[in-house]
Amino acid sequence: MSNTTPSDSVSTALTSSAPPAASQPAADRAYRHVKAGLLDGSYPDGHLLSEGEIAQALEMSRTPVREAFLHLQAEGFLRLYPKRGALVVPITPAEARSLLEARLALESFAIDKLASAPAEQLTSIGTELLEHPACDPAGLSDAEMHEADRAFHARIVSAADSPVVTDLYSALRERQLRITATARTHESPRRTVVTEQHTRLATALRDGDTADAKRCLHEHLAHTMRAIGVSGDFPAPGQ
Amino acid sequence: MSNTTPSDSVSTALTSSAPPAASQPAADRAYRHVKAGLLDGSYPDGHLLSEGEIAQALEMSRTPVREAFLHLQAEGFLRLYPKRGALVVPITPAEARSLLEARLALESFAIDKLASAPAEQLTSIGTELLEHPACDPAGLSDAEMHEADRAFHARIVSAADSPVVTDLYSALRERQLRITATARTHESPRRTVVTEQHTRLATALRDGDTADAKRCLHEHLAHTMRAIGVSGDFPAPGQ
DNA sequence: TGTATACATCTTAAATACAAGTTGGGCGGA
DNA sequence: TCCGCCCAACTTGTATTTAAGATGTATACA
Repeated sequence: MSNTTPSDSVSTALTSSAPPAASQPAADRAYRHVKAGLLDGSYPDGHLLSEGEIAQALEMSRTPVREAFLHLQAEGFLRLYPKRGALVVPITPAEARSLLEARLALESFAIDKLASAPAEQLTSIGTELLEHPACDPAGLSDAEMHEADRAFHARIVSAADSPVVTDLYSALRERQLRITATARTHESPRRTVVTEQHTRLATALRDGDTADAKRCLHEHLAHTMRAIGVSGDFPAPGQ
Repeated sequence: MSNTTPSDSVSTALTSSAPPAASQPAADRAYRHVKAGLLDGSYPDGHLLSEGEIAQALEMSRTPVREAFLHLQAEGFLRLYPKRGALVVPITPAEARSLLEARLALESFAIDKLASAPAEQLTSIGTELLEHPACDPAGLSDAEMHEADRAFHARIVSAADSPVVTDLYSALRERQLRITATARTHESPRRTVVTEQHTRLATALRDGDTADAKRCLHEHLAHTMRAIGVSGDFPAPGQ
């Protein structure tokens, strides 16, 4: 877990180093390059990529590329086959569904934990979320709305103040990017529905009705599931 | 996530032959060696280990050791500091607690999902669990009891048939090994309590009372938390 | 005595080189 | 035409080498 981007930009700003670029570690560049390709669809499902191929494109040796592959495998994006290559993990409907189920598990837990927090904390979080762009996305581009949605849900989880859960959750959201990138959940007219669901969820939290918040969350994720064309139902909220 | 042992053949035409694995890959040996040392306490919290050190001990080059370090970092065991070394992540009480919270989140979800399954499936799982060694540990060594406990809980999660959740969960259990290795939760007289809790949980599942199963689970994990000396309470079960 | 600086010695980062396994296509024979 | 074999071209796995950053210590100086 820990950080997906181990490169904290500590050193860059102050010292105007002579070489203008290339200060980034090569392993990092490789990681971001491949991941970007994964997310924007340059490397489609089932594609087999090789270390040498990427190394050549980025003009570096295979060593940092291998490092990046390992990282991406750990995150569930790639599957490495010895002496064969790195398979871009195909996203099956079952996997997409399972991913959303995992999100439901973690976000529900976060709400449960918040339920036993002082009432004023719930109010505070709820109020904060009501002012979040994900509840009032006027003027946001699709990409911005996408990011707002991510931040909205991440905030709920982080409010539970459980580092391990937060780590697991952020890894999940990254994986989901590959799915939602093609689902266009955040373009109108879907956007109206999503925004309303966010608002209802935040309101329930503010008012301390965590059971209702969990119902809203369940409905929200079920809606997402339908939007990306996955059939079947979620497990009922644990209540 | 995916699997720690990439030897499993999951899908597609890639799998084909099962490699006879004449000699274990060096990277694998390095991974297991370091992990074993981590779990049995050879490398204590906060210890800083280096690639060269391990490579020399195992008589291999640093390359596979680096690979193992990366893997262990992804699992949360190590934290890599550039040009410094690999820090054995210290387990704070807060982290231990968070780990158990994450387990609670995922196992509770599994039970929720089972709740919407056909009744006979619940009965089947419950009956299977009642016959599990974790409910009748006579003649088991401490280590075997430890493993039985792991398998018992893993079975609950896997029954939910949600691959992503299962993956997340198995990663968590591995991390918890480092904690419980020193907690001796499975030695008598703790063992009697733990066994009873397992039995009650399995019985509740068999009888289709998932709400009660979740209560048992909550109590069980809270007991573990106390056993390893972590204070504070869990969030109430979501009900 | 206290502080700053130079250096010796750690460490990892990345490039390169070499070894070994897998695949698929071409070729020959039935 | 079809089947089996062999080889060439990929691929990754591991080792070795080179470079560069970080640290701690010893020493010079105030």
